[in-house]
Amino acid sequence: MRHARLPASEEIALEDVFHALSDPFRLEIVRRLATEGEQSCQALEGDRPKSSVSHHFRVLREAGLIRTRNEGATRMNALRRDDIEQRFPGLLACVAPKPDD
Amino acid sequence: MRHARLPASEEIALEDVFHALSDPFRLEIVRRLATEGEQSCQALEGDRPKSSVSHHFRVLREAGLIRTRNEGATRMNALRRDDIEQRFPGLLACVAPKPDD
DNA sequence: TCGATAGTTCGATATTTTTCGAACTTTGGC
DNA sequence: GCCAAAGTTCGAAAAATATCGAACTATCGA
Repeated sequence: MRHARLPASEEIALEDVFHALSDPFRLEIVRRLATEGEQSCQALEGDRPKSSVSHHFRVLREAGLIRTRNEGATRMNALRRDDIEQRFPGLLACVAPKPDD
Repeated sequence: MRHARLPASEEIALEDVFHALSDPFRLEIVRRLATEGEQSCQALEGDRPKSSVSHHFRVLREAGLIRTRNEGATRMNALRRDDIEQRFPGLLACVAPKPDD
């Protein structure tokens, strides 16, 4: 499996972040990762086909919002909270509550 | 997105704001309104035709980011700083410095 | 090794946005 | 009243995104 492209923290572009978050499904994914922590793609797919879900996770990944790691046959997605906070302080707070809020 | 209406502060939708800000030209408009205050459309058009500029101002207006008032034959656009801050505290700080920063 | 599970990639189509010119509206000045 | 300036609206064409099925890859367990 090829390595998904992951921008470094300082490469994260605000336009890309905004575009990624302008879709309701993607915004919801980010919120759930924020409140519930790491999740598989499957755990967050609604009734969409896998290819659509995969597409949206890719947009989030390439925008720099999430990181994906393999865990056996499944891929776990996590919000890049610290990287985003460092690059755009306060942005995540507008979008997603912290788990302990 | 419909006709040139101005959403009330509490009607501003995060998705719409993100979409509006995901375009580089619109992001630049918002930044300039933030730093330089109220501006006419003309003052911020690059070398684009008027209809394109008008379109982008409309997207910003309908998303709730700017307010437009007539001043003679020209229309002055202002960032709805307080409304946005009230609805999504901290968001504008990620995007646009305050004039006195 | 076979089958099932979890995702990715590809290709085609559908939908949404963007772009631009032309016609139109409104306002101010002469 | 007429003209120019500043925007808006409309319509069509171009570009970007989203959607979905099908084929593919990788991992785990029996």
